[in-house]
Amino acid sequence: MNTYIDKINNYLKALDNDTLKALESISSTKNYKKGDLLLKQNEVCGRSYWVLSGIARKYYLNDGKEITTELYFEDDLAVSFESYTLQQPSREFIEALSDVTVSITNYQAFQNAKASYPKLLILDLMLAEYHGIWLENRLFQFHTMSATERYLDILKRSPHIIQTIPLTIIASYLGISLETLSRIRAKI
Amino acid sequence: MNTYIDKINNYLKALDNDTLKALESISSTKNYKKGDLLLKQNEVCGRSYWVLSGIARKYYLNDGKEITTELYFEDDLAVSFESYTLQQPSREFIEALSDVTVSITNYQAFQNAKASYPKLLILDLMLAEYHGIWLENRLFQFHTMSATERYLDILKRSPHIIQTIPLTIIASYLGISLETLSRIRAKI
DNA sequence: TCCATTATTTGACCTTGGTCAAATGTTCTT
DNA sequence: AAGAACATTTGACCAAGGTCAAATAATGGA
Repeated sequence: MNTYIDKINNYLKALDNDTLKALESISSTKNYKKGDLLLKQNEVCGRSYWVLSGIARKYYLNDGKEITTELYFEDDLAVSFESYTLQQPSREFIEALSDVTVSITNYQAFQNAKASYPKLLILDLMLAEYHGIWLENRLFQFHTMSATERYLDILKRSPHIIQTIPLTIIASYLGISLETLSRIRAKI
Repeated sequence: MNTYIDKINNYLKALDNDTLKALESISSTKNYKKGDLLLKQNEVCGRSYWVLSGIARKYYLNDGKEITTELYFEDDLAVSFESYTLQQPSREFIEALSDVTVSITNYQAFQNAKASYPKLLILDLMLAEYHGIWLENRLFQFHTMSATERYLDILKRSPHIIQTIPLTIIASYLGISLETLSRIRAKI
């Protein structure tokens, strides 16, 4: 299941020194505290966040309710994809669910670097492809699985999510109400 | 709404002659008849299909039922994304819904061409980004809109879909049963 | 044109999951 | 340790959409 992420990591490891240096030179490490917003709605997502430690999530508001669209753990890349890609205001927030440390890369600096270091362009493509595949699978799950099945799937595939994240957030990530999730948990 | 597609088209138009020639040299035109399968489940999606005329769709089977995941019209690029990207067996079919003419590009030939013509790499990235954005919006719709709202949205945004495609297919594309779609249509 | 086939509609009933409200548990402060 | 604030569970009821079955269109051949 992680094959493509592995491929990207291998690609990163195999990058030549110059390219890696260029990438490092436009990145910087930063800490956020639990509850901090790395990106707010209506801001343009002008940087990508590579999670070094901690947990974060992306969500939007739908008549007052927070709908979680993605959860980020170590080595995940947090970005509001449409906002980042088109450099237009984001409908999503990115929030630290614990204290987190991230490596931040500026969008424009990365665009510039891609021109000089073509391997970064390939990396960019790989990340976009990975995200597309991830999205297709998420869509597939919503089409083919019931709420219970989706919960069991996450429980099997990513138990750390269930253990570390409040149920309200998990419920919205699964696309169900908090009460329904609680009832699903009540029976096995 | 079409801004990114426009951007891609402009990019294509602005491609230098050498790159365009290279792209043409690895592409060929082909006709399919209504009902033909351009890609079958379990096949590796080894080529991309640029629709020149006609209509096609992508779908998979979920306990015997066909779930339509994408509809293709003129100037759309038909591809089973995960299968194409990872060159692994597809869970989806691609089917001609009318007689269609497509421009076919071989996966491996395109990969090779990207090495010689870096602008094709940028094109590849743009297509992946476009697909990702499209997927995010589709997911957003499923999360925030009722069946009726999704139908009205498609009716407003893409009336040609409603006019030309059988309701069974539209229903599965909207993620609802044929009967529910029929009832939605009954009341305005 | 007439039949066979396929599309669409309609009815009756059921299931999943949502909503509102209240009851418990937990945690973090001070 | 006592609250305040938040997290989770439970109950009662509701609504959207699904399923199964049958009735009507609509369409393409021979």
